[in-house]
Amino acid sequence: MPELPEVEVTRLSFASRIAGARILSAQLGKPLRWPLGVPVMQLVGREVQAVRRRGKYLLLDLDEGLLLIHLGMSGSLRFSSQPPALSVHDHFELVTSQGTLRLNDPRRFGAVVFAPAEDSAVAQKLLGKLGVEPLSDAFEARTFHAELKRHHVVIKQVLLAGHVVVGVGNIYACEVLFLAGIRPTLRADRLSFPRAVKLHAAIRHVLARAVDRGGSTLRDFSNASGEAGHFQLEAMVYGRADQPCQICGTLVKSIRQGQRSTFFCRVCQR
DNA sequence: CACGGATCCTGATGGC
DNA sequence: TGCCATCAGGATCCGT
Repeated sequence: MPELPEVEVTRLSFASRIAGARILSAQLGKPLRWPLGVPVMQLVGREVQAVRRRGKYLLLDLDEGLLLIHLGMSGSLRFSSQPPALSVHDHFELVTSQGTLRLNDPRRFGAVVFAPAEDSAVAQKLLGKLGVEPLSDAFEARTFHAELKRHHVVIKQVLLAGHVVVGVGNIYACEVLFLAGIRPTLRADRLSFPRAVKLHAAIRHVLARAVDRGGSTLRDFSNASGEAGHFQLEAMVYGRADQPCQICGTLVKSIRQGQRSTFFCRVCQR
């Protein structure tokens, strides 16, 4: 479910509230994607110092080591001082001196992994091949264009893979390509420099706007305070198959690319 | 190495 | 109403 904006919105909704908290207990429910990742007993007594984000991962910095949390397709976090009873899909819980953090994930594609340090093998296996952060200064148009030249696959797949730039999932890949006027089926290495510049700007614009709107809530996403997002209401193409393009009126087309749905306007996107 | 496809899991939805 | 097929925000793994 969650792409970069949803993960960032989640982070912003509890980072300052959990900072400085002491972990009182930790508990795992049904196995997640990497079930061996958490030595639960080692977490007790640790202090949560900060919450960072890298791509779609949340990084909880502890006084010793860090916890990597991925929300997969259906995961969401909740941080509250008075947590309700555990529900069937709560699969990880951290009780701290400042509140209880819970991961709810029906499909269990998410993950919670403990790593001794960010540069440890455990952490680098997950973070090592991630591309540049799109909202950072390190994301630069000329480098982006050069990177695209090296990939001989369709542009949408390159965005989704996250090796060039992180955080763009299925919704935002569709939206970003629409805003840039680029066909999702165009090969990445065929993009001219001016078009790469447009795409670069579109990625930054759409993701920043989505964070601002609290992310997209398609079904059940909410931030750690339980608030839903609103960006889905601004979607130009995602989920709008056979509806008129907001710009030209042509019916939005839906195709399959690598087992995922792609939505685009065949007039506005070339 | 690069690529396409299957795969993990549960729930919602739509057709018959 | 029930049953079955399809689809869903992600990312890894496996065969070619």
